[in-house]
Amino acid sequence: MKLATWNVNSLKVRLPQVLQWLETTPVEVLCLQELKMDQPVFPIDEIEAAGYQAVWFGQKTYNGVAILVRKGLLVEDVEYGIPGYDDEQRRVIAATVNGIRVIGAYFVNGESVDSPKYTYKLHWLSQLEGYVAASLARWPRLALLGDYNIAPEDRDVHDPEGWKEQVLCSTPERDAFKRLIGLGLTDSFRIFNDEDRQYSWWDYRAAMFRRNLGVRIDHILVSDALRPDALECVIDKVPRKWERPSDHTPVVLTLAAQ
DNA sequence: ATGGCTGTCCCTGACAGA
Repeated sequence: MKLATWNVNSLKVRLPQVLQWLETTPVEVLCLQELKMDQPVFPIDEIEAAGYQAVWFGQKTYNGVAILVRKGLLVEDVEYGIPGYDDEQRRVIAATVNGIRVIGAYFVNGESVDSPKYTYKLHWLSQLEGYVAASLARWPRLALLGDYNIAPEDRDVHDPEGWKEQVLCSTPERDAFKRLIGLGLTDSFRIFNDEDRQYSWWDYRAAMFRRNLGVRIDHILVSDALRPDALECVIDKVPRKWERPSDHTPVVLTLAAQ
């Protein structure tokens, strides 16, 4: 069973690429972020025609998340947003797929450490932490996938000195990431890959992708109960090379579990 | 190189992304 995450930066623009990618990489679960589309216009017909079911939490212009699941798999207990947290921004969706709790999240960017958006980011992270803790208690086999907008370590950044204590890399953000790990989660990519210069996002500008100057901010965390099933986690750079790409590229986790 | 690029909206420039 494969689980993947991809910030598509507009599903309207990227739908053909999502469908093309699924043809060659028919994952069982695909979490999407930054749909940038309102709830009613989600392209469910095209997605169903491609052999997938979906749940989504859309929003006009910004944010928006979805979980695509191959037809035939059991989808249960869908949650939209973080229960009890009245957040106007639609960033979280969760569902249980064949017994595995899948949380797809588009973490707050934060803009810069002196921005009100950064304050919101830290608050949002504390809300997410509580939600993940409660989810783990109910569903021990859990994966948290998404665009974290956090580079966990200096080796996840092309220019650690330039990014030092900047947004995505600041100590409070990295501490929040570590608190998620402390709940009993593991960064699945680092189980299998110890290399530096492994990125999931590259700025559109200044040929950053061609020069491999990026950051690793898209992650798949697996719970202690799920971790023994993890077989592989890879960053698929192929869609980033396509015409008119998202600035993020997919991350794919392979599980032994059905 | 403090700029560069991309997407959305009703707006042809501003905002947001990371």
